[in-house]
Amino acid sequence: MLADFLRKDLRDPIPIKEFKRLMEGAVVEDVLRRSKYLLMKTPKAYGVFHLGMTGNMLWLKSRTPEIPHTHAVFTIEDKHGKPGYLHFIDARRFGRIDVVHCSDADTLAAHPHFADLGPEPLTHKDLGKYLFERSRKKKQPIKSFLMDARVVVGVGNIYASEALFRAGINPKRKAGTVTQERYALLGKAVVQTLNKAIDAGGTTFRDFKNSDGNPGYFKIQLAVYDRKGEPCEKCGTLIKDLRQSGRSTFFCPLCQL
DNA sequence: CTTACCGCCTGTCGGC
DNA sequence: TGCCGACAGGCGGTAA
Repeated sequence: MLADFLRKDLRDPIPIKEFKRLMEGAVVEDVLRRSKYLLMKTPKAYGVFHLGMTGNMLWLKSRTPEIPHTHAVFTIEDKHGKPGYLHFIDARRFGRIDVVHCSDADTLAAHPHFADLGPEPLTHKDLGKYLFERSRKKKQPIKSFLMDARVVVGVGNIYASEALFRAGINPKRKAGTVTQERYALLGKAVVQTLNKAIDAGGTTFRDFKNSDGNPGYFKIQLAVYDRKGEPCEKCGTLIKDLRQSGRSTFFCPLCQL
Protein backbone atom coordinates (compact mmCIF):
# COMPACT_ATOMS: atom_id res chain seq x y z
CA MET A 1 0.00 0.00 0.00
CA LEU A 2 0.93 3.62 -0.49
CA ALA A 3 -0.27 6.44 1.71
CA ASP A 4 -0.82 10.04 0.62
CA PHE A 5 -1.73 12.51 3.30
CA LEU A 6 -3.33 15.79 2.34
CA ARG A 7 -3.37 17.09 5.87
CA LYS A 8 -1.13 16.72 8.91
CA ASP A 9 -3.79 16.43 11.56
CA LEU A 10 -7.33 15.36 12.18
CA ARG A 11 -8.42 15.45 15.79
CA ASP A 12 -4.78 14.70 16.61
CA PRO A 13 -1.61 14.96 14.57
CA ILE A 14 -1.23 12.08 12.12
CA PRO A 15 2.09 10.21 12.58
CA ILE A 16 2.75 10.48 8.88
CA LYS A 17 6.40 9.40 8.87
CA GLU A 18 5.77 6.41 11.11
CA PHE A 19 2.68 5.43 9.17
CA LYS A 20 4.57 5.48 5.90
CA ARG A 21 7.57 3.67 7.37
CA LEU A 22 5.50 0.81 8.68
CA MET A 23 2.68 0.58 6.17
CA GLU A 24 3.99 1.56 2.76
CA GLY A 25 5.00 -1.37 0.61
CA ALA A 26 3.46 -3.78 3.07
CA VAL A 27 0.78 -6.33 2.30
CA VAL A 28 -2.58 -5.66 3.90
CA GLU A 29 -3.31 -9.01 5.47
CA ASP A 30 -6.57 -8.30 7.20
CA VAL A 31 -9.11 -5.66 8.03
CA LEU A 32 -10.59 -5.75 11.52
CA ARG A 33 -12.63 -3.66 13.89
CA ARG A 34 -12.33 -3.03 17.61
CA SER A 35 -14.79 -0.68 19.23
CA LYS A 36 -15.22 2.08 16.68
CA TYR A 37 -11.69 1.73 15.38
CA LEU A 38 -11.02 0.24 11.98
CA LEU A 39 -7.80 -1.76 11.86
CA MET A 40 -5.70 -2.53 8.80
CA LYS A 41 -3.23 -5.29 9.55
CA THR A 42 0.15 -5.55 7.88
CA PRO A 43 3.05 -7.81 8.97
CA LYS A 44 4.67 -5.22 11.24
CA ALA A 45 1.86 -2.90 12.21
CA TYR A 46 -1.79 -2.03 12.36
CA GLY A 47 -3.14 1.03 10.64
CA VAL A 48 -5.72 2.52 12.98
CA PHE A 49 -8.64 4.57 11.69
CA HIS A 50 -11.48 6.27 13.50
CA LEU A 51 -14.26 8.00 11.62
CA GLY A 52 -15.40 10.28 14.42
CA MET A 53 -18.97 11.12 13.57
CA THR A 54 -18.76 12.44 10.01
CA GLY A 55 -15.94 10.31 8.65
CA ASN A 56 -16.06 8.12 5.57
CA MET A 57 -13.70 5.66 3.99
CA LEU A 58 -14.63 5.30 0.35
CA TRP A 59 -13.22 2.85 -2.15
CA LEU A 60 -12.94 4.95 -5.31
CA LYS A 61 -11.62 4.44 -8.80
CA SER A 62 -9.47 7.53 -8.89
CA ARG A 63 -6.50 8.48 -6.78
CA THR A 64 -7.33 12.14 -7.20
CA PRO A 65 -9.29 13.55 -4.26
CA GLU A 66 -12.61 14.75 -5.59
CA ILE A 67 -14.73 14.88 -2.48
CA PRO A 68 -14.33 17.85 -0.12
CA HIS A 69 -12.48 17.12 3.12
CA THR A 70 -10.50 14.22 1.71
CA HIS A 71 -7.54 13.99 4.11
CA ALA A 72 -5.74 10.85 2.97
CA VAL A 73 -5.72 8.49 -0.01
CA PHE A 74 -4.41 4.94 0.30
CA THR A 75 -3.43 3.11 -2.86
CA ILE A 76 -3.84 -0.62 -2.45
CA GLU A 77 -3.28 -3.21 -5.16
CA ASP A 78 -5.28 -6.39 -5.45
CA LYS A 79 -3.56 -9.75 -5.94
CA HIS A 80 -3.30 -9.08 -9.68
CA GLY A 81 -1.55 -5.77 -9.08
CA LYS A 82 -4.52 -3.64 -10.01
CA PRO A 83 -4.70 -0.57 -7.78
CA GLY A 84 -7.71 0.71 -5.91
CA TYR A 85 -7.94 3.89 -3.91
CA LEU A 86 -9.24 4.16 -0.38
CA HIS A 87 -10.14 7.76 0.43
CA PHE A 88 -10.36 8.97 4.01
CA ILE A 89 -12.88 11.80 4.19
CA ASP A 90 -13.98 13.62 7.32
CA ALA A 91 -15.58 17.05 7.26
CA ARG A 92 -15.45 17.69 10.98
CA ARG A 93 -12.09 16.05 11.49
CA PHE A 94 -13.20 14.28 14.65
CA GLY A 95 -11.63 11.18 13.20
CA ARG A 96 -8.20 9.71 13.71
CA ILE A 97 -5.46 8.01 11.75
CA ASP A 98 -2.73 6.28 13.69
CA VAL A 99 -0.36 3.37 13.38
CA VAL A 100 0.69 0.86 16.01
CA HIS A 101 3.94 -0.98 15.56
CA CYS A 102 3.15 -4.59 16.46
CA SER A 103 2.50 -7.82 14.69
CA ASP A 104 -0.34 -9.42 16.58
CA ALA A 105 -3.73 -8.61 18.00
CA ASP A 106 -2.71 -9.30 21.60
CA THR A 107 -0.01 -6.65 21.54
CA LEU A 108 -2.37 -4.27 19.84
CA ALA A 109 -4.91 -4.82 22.61
CA ALA A 110 -2.35 -3.62 25.16
CA HIS A 111 -1.85 -0.33 23.34
CA PRO A 112 -3.26 2.75 25.14
CA HIS A 113 -5.92 3.18 22.45
CA PHE A 114 -7.41 -0.17 23.34
CA ALA A 115 -6.19 -1.22 26.78
CA ASP A 116 -9.09 0.26 28.73
CA LEU A 117 -11.89 -0.62 26.34
CA GLY A 118 -14.78 -2.72 27.54
CA PRO A 119 -16.14 -5.75 25.68
CA GLU A 120 -17.84 -5.82 22.30
CA PRO A 121 -21.59 -5.88 22.92
CA LEU A 122 -22.50 -8.01 19.89
CA THR A 123 -20.28 -10.94 20.82
CA HIS A 124 -20.61 -10.87 24.59
CA LYS A 125 -22.07 -14.03 26.08
CA ASP A 126 -24.30 -12.32 28.63
CA LEU A 127 -24.19 -8.56 28.28
CA GLY A 128 -27.04 -7.95 30.72
CA LYS A 129 -25.40 -9.88 33.53
CA TYR A 130 -22.06 -8.22 32.83
CA LEU A 131 -23.58 -4.73 32.89
CA PHE A 132 -25.40 -5.52 36.11
CA GLU A 133 -22.19 -6.63 37.80
CA ARG A 134 -20.16 -3.69 36.50
CA SER A 135 -22.80 -1.21 37.64
CA ARG A 136 -22.96 -2.12 41.33
CA LYS A 137 -22.20 0.90 43.54
CA LYS A 138 -22.16 3.19 40.50
CA LYS A 139 -23.90 6.46 41.23
CA GLN A 140 -23.78 7.97 37.78
CA PRO A 141 -26.90 7.99 35.56
CA ILE A 142 -27.34 4.72 33.71
CA LYS A 143 -27.16 6.49 30.37
CA SER A 144 -23.67 7.85 31.12
CA PHE A 145 -22.67 4.42 32.39
CA LEU A 146 -23.88 2.78 29.20
CA MET A 147 -21.96 5.23 27.03
CA ASP A 148 -18.70 4.69 28.90
CA ALA A 149 -16.42 2.78 26.51
CA ARG A 150 -14.55 1.33 29.49
CA VAL A 151 -17.78 -0.44 30.40
CA VAL A 152 -18.92 -1.49 26.94
CA VAL A 153 -17.93 -0.15 23.53
CA GLY A 154 -20.09 0.86 20.63
CA VAL A 155 -23.02 2.48 22.40
CA GLY A 156 -23.03 6.11 21.34
CA ASN A 157 -25.41 8.86 22.28
CA ILE A 158 -28.23 7.92 19.93
CA TYR A 159 -28.18 4.20 20.63
CA ALA A 160 -27.96 4.77 24.39
CA SER A 161 -31.29 6.61 24.33
CA GLU A 162 -32.82 4.00 22.06
CA ALA A 163 -31.64 1.02 24.09
CA LEU A 164 -32.86 2.51 27.36
CA PHE A 165 -36.26 3.10 25.79
CA ARG A 166 -36.41 -0.51 24.60
CA ALA A 167 -35.52 -1.71 28.07
CA GLY A 168 -37.95 0.65 29.81
CA ILE A 169 -35.29 2.29 31.96
CA ASN A 170 -35.27 5.99 32.81
CA PRO A 171 -31.93 7.47 31.69
CA LYS A 172 -31.62 9.39 34.96
CA ARG A 173 -31.65 6.27 37.13
CA LYS A 174 -28.44 5.66 39.03
CA ALA A 175 -26.69 2.76 37.33
CA GLY A 176 -26.17 0.98 40.64
CA THR A 177 -29.84 0.98 41.58
CA VAL A 178 -31.17 -0.73 38.48
CA THR A 179 -32.15 -4.36 39.04
CA GLN A 180 -30.57 -7.42 37.47
CA GLU A 181 -33.85 -8.09 35.67
CA ARG A 182 -33.77 -4.66 34.07
CA TYR A 183 -30.14 -5.12 33.09
CA ALA A 184 -31.07 -8.39 31.40
CA LEU A 185 -33.55 -6.44 29.29
CA LEU A 186 -31.00 -3.72 28.67
CA GLY A 187 -28.37 -6.17 27.48
CA LYS A 188 -30.82 -7.53 24.91
CA ALA A 189 -31.95 -4.03 24.01
CA VAL A 190 -28.41 -2.88 23.25
CA VAL A 191 -27.83 -5.86 20.96
CA GLN A 192 -31.18 -5.41 19.22
CA THR A 193 -30.65 -1.68 18.78
CA LEU A 194 -27.19 -2.09 17.29
CA ASN A 195 -28.19 -4.96 15.02
CA LYS A 196 -31.20 -3.05 13.77
CA ALA A 197 -29.00 -0.08 12.96
CA ILE A 198 -26.47 -2.28 11.19
CA ASP A 199 -29.21 -3.95 9.16
CA ALA A 200 -30.48 -0.54 8.12
CA GLY A 201 -27.02 0.49 6.99
CA GLY A 202 -26.35 2.86 9.85
CA THR A 203 -28.07 5.87 11.29
CA THR A 204 -27.80 9.10 9.41
CA PHE A 205 -29.26 12.52 9.47
CA ARG A 206 -27.97 14.06 6.32
CA ASP A 207 -24.55 13.29 4.89
CA PHE A 208 -24.06 9.55 5.13
CA LYS A 209 -22.35 7.71 2.31
CA ASN A 210 -21.79 4.02 1.68
CA SER A 211 -18.31 2.64 1.31
CA ASP A 212 -18.85 2.57 -2.47
CA GLY A 213 -19.57 6.28 -2.46
CA ASN A 214 -23.30 6.19 -2.99
CA PRO A 215 -25.28 8.56 -0.85
CA GLY A 216 -27.02 6.30 1.60
CA TYR A 217 -29.73 8.35 3.18
CA PHE A 218 -30.86 5.43 5.26
CA LYS A 219 -32.46 6.55 8.41
CA ILE A 220 -33.34 3.89 10.86
CA GLN A 221 -36.52 4.08 12.80
CA LEU A 222 -35.61 5.87 15.99
CA ALA A 223 -38.15 5.49 18.76
CA VAL A 224 -37.15 8.44 20.94
CA TYR A 225 -33.97 10.13 19.71
CA ASP A 226 -34.63 13.59 18.23
CA ARG A 227 -38.36 13.09 18.82
CA LYS A 228 -38.95 15.62 21.57
CA GLY A 229 -42.64 16.47 21.78
CA GLU A 230 -43.72 13.57 19.57
CA PRO A 231 -45.97 10.82 20.96
CA CYS A 232 -44.30 7.68 22.29
CA GLU A 233 -44.91 4.77 19.93
CA LYS A 234 -45.93 2.54 22.84
CA CYS A 235 -48.11 4.76 25.03
CA GLY A 236 -48.62 8.07 23.25
CA THR A 237 -47.05 10.15 26.01
CA LEU A 238 -44.97 13.00 24.60
CA ILE A 239 -41.24 12.30 24.38
CA LYS A 240 -39.09 14.45 26.65
CA ASP A 241 -35.48 15.51 26.38
CA LEU A 242 -32.78 16.45 28.86
CA ARG A 243 -29.04 16.96 28.95
CA GLN A 244 -26.70 14.51 30.67
CA SER A 245 -22.95 14.98 30.73
CA GLY A 246 -23.33 17.53 27.99
CA ARG A 247 -25.25 15.16 25.75
CA SER A 248 -28.87 15.25 24.67
CA THR A 249 -31.04 12.41 25.93
CA PHE A 250 -34.56 11.55 24.80
CA PHE A 251 -36.98 9.33 26.67
CA CYS A 252 -40.60 8.49 27.36
CA PRO A 253 -41.48 9.61 30.90
CA LEU A 254 -44.20 6.96 31.19
CA CYS A 255 -42.55 3.89 29.63
CA GLN A 256 -39.14 4.48 31.24
CA LEU A 257 -39.18 4.34 35.01
C1' DC B 1 -11.18 7.05 42.92
C1' DT B 2 -15.47 8.70 40.47
C1' DT B 3 -18.06 11.77 37.76
C1' DA B 4 -18.84 16.12 35.04
C1' DC B 5 -17.73 18.96 31.54
C1' DC B 6 -14.87 21.27 27.90
C1' DG B 7 -12.88 21.49 23.38
C1' DC B 8 -12.01 19.99 18.99
C1' DC B 9 -14.53 20.99 13.89
C1' DT B 10 -17.81 22.24 10.27
C1' DG B 11 -22.42 21.83 8.14
C1' DT B 12 -27.07 22.72 9.10
C1' DC B 13 -30.89 24.97 10.88
C1' DG B 14 -33.79 28.28 13.52
C1' DG B 15 -34.64 32.89 14.62
C1' DC B 16 -34.44 37.65 13.76
C1' DT C 1 -33.55 37.15 1.85
C1' DG C 2 -29.31 36.99 4.59
C1' DC C 3 -26.73 36.58 8.53
C1' DC C 4 -25.29 34.63 12.81
C1' DG C 5 -25.34 31.94 16.82
C1' DA C 6 -26.45 27.43 18.64
C1' DC C 7 -26.04 22.78 18.13
C1' DA C 8 -24.74 17.96 16.86
C1' DG C 9 -21.38 13.91 17.83
C1' DG C 10 -16.81 10.64 19.96
C1' DC C 11 -13.70 10.83 23.18
C1' DG C 12 -9.36 12.43 25.43
C1' DG C 13 -7.99 15.65 28.77
C1' DT C 14 -8.74 18.07 32.85
C1' DA C 15 -11.07 19.70 36.90
C1' DA C 16 -13.77 19.09 40.89
